[in-house]
Amino acid sequence: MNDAQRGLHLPRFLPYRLTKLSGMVSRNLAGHYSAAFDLTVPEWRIVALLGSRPGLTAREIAPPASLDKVSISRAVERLTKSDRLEKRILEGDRRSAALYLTDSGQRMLSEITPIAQRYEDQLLKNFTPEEIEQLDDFLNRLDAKAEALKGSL
Amino acid sequence: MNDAQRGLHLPRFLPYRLTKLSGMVSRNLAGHYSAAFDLTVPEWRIVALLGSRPGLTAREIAPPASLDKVSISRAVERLTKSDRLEKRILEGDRRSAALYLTDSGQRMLSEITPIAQRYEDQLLKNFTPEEIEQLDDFLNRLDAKAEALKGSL
DNA sequence: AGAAAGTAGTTTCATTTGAAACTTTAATCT
DNA sequence: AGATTAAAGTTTCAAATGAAACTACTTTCT
Repeated sequence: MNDAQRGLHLPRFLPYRLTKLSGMVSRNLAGHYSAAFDLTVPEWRIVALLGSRPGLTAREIAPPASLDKVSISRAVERLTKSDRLEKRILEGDRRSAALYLTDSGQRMLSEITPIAQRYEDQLLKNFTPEEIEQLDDFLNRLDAKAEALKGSL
Repeated sequence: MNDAQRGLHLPRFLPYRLTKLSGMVSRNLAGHYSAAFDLTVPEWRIVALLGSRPGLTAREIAPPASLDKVSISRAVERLTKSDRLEKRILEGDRRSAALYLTDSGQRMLSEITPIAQRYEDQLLKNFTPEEIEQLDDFLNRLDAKAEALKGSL
């Protein structure tokens, strides 16, 4: 009896494993910051991005954060209301606004960053530097391949 | 200026990369079966599991499918209504039921399995067997570590 | 210039999700 | 046995999500 007849072995099926792992990791990490800072995942990504690339607009944030414009709009609204983030309407195009962390946002980021780093470090604690490099390469290749397979229905 | 002050580099942050990858892969794969068979992810997992382990109860499905009982209840209801799955109340305990694929469910599984396999194969097309083994090991270790870190808030 | 088409971001609405409460049956305690 | 506690699934309710419609502004076309 082959796989097609018996069904496939779920616990070894790559998409299942990736979903399960990413879910655990996200919930874990969220447990570290969402309670303490009241941040959602999209909000955290936006803050992290603006930390290294201040002044991005909502549209520019979408690709590097892998977020759609609805999520961004909502996240930005909450972050603005909680005074983590400031919007500056662009002179050249009044539809969009450059986004900047406020001092409070900066402070929050510098508190969360080490927590996030520490969590990542713990995940990779028993990986050698060579293995980390290897993993990095694997993830890049899988990402590129998944991207390439997008259209092929 | 260190990472904590500048923020961390999102595109290289492991949790972000895992979420992004798993999201792409899931959407991709769902595109291959959800349209054709009207299956959600929980439904697909349950069908796949029952293919190799017929007669499981809802409770027994939860851990190996990484699903909560609410998702299972809803998925089972839909699968039963669409005649993919049959519930047999347990003699010994009338609260729960053993679940079995119907002939129609079996047929569906044997149609989807090769599609899922093919997608996984394509993802891993340019991985050597050694690399696949390596990746397998990495995922196991990350999974175990993430599991272990669950409590440590 | 004025009309038509396009873009940035927001809002609406319908669906998905999950935690908590609930129902039914089973096991344990007195 | 009768009462209490626990377990399997289901239902309810509120929050999260995302596609589609919408608003405000900008660019392109004639």
